[in-house]
Amino acid sequence: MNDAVIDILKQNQLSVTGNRLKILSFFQKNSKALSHADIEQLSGKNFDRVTIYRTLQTFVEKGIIHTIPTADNSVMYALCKEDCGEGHHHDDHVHFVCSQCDRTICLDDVVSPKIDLPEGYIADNVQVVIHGTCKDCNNK
Amino acid sequence: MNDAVIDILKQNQLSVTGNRLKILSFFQKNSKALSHADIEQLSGKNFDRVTIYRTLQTFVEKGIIHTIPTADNSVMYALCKEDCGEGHHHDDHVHFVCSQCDRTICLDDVVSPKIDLPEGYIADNVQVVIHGTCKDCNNK
DNA sequence: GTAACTGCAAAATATTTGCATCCTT
DNA sequence: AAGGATGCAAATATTTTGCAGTTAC
Repeated sequence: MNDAVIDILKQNQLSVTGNRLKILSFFQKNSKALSHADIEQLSGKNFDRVTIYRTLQTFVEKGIIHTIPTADNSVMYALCKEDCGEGHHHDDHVHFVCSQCDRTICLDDVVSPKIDLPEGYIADNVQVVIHGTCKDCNNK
Repeated sequence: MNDAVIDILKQNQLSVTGNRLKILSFFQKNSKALSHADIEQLSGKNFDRVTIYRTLQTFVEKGIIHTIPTADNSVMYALCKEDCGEGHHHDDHVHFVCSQCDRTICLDDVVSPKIDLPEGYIADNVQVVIHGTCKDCNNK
């Protein structure tokens, strides 16, 4: 099951290290976006803060993960879909933040809407963040 | 012309101080969102960082300004429309970030779209951030 | 063996808190 | 006069940088 993760690293010309494998697997196991602090927690504080910063930055540059806009100052990261790559992200899908369980979830299947802008404005990409109650919390 | 600004403070039961008047007028004069650092610059470094933090926080709580989601970790603030108040923000309008001039602009008149969510999800509010080229930069 | 990755130390930056003083009402 | 607002000092948290040792290839 590590194979998929190893493949991702190799495809991006990154050395396969224990650290990177673990961080990537955190993203795969959790169906939600993770912050720097989340990863620190998940690791049991076993790897360096600096390494986490650098790993996340590398992953973003390679298009393996993407950042998610948040209204507070917290930076969240989530796995990109397959068709993202170095230099070109296609992360303009909808993000959902649940106010009950506080998870940030990528709704990869919900396409960002087309929006009519005022005269003169040209849109490159549209990011949508929806706050509300997620499926799991509604069923409780 | 300070009258409008003074009114806003009084309506929110806040003391009218020079500091607050200046910070509020920065928002009114600039047709764009401001960060903590922007305000520090605009003030000519004449008021304390801490005061800026506390003033912005107070304004957000009172519904005078709102934060804008950004993909990096920078926190941006912009004036709310009149119908925002303590506890209830209506800041679910579209925000536009120009990749040329780097301004973040509230498009108050562009309504957030209705988005079809998967079964089980309930949306409270929808925030949209569009990256692209703004009117001014397109006309150059 | 070499280039890339990691961890430690330390610097730089950002944010929060406590408290004494000053200003608004 | 009283409560709120400010500024300073300091504590805390976050992010970046440099460098030496280690690891992947």
